Amino acid sequence: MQRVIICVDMDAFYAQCEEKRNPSLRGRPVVVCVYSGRTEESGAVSTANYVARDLGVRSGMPIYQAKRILRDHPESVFPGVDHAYYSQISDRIMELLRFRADILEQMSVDEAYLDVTTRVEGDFDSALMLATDLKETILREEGLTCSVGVAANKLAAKMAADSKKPDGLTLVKPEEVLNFLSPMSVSKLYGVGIKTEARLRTLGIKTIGELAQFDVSRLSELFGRNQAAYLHAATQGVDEEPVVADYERKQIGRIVTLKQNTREPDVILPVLDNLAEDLHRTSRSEGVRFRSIGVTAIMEDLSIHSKSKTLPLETESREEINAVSRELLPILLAEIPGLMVRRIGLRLAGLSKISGQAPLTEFLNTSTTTQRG
DNA sequence: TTCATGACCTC
DNA sequence: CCTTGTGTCATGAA
Repeated sequence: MQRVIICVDMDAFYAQCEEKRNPSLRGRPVVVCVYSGRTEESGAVSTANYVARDLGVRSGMPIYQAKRILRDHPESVFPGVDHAYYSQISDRIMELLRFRADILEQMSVDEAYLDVTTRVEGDFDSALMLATDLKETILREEGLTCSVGVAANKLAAKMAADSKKPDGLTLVKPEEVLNFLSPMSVSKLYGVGIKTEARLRTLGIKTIGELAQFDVSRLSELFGRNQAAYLHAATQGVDEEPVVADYERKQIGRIVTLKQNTREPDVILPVLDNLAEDLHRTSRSEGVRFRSIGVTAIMEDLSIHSKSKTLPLETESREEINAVSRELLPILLAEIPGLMVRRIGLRLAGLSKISGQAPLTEFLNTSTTTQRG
């Protein structure tokens, strides 16, 4: 049967959550910020609502720049991110979606794919009704809008959802997908970022349609076999990736900005200690062990350096994390003389499920239901 | 295989 | 005084 996939993407999710918490924010520029804690206003914009976007505020922009843009709009607000709050709302939304899908794959806090093939019997018009109902349900239950794409695969559904925001609903049937994609800029293609776009532009390729016409073997020489194959398939609207319900993540990482740039291990190690505590808690709650521990430093010139170590055996020990970070940090610093550290991070990889022990979340779920306590 | 780096993702 | 934070994949060297 013809696959039918729905992509649900919440609009300016963090900003909408803040508006839900405080309805007086609606209609005003809302700029959700990640404050780095160096100075009062240092940090970056996480998410801006559409009022702020229309005035030129963008994700990733320095906060001071957003404030400059909005200096003539004193009604603007700049709340710091509150992940715990957004997660609660996200969890409830995902439950609403789960009931309406054959398979639900949650991609992030604000985005999910639904494989609805069986329940719509491969029929796109029926899927469009289901998608309409989804949007209405999320709006009714949570008061939030989202943009939705319906198509034959994840890639097309994602691009359909992206094509009309906010509060969009876009159906791209298989026979329409080439016409849908071809006039779009290559930069809209999932997996094409600023670097690839620049390289394609030097080849005279601006649209997805132009990329689709480009000689595949030449593309392979220039971009490597893998990326060329992906790009070629993508331009044809072809994507075989299945919707996967319980995706297992492969690494857990945390990175923070230091109050001041420094090279002092006495300053940096306590920070790494805190990160280790955090990662250790996360790994335990997910019921995983790890075999590789890595330290990442972002220097004052924003260059990124990392050192990692793979252990002979997997472990779940926080002390092991600390021991390895104390070992790796001096080696890392020694290789980058003269530059101060701006941000420092820690990462656990080589994750494996602890057998015989359910993850904490599952434990909580099962113990709060009446069945099987 | 391990390790380091780069590109990309999204908010 | 200056831009956050998290995770995946690909590639090339060792």
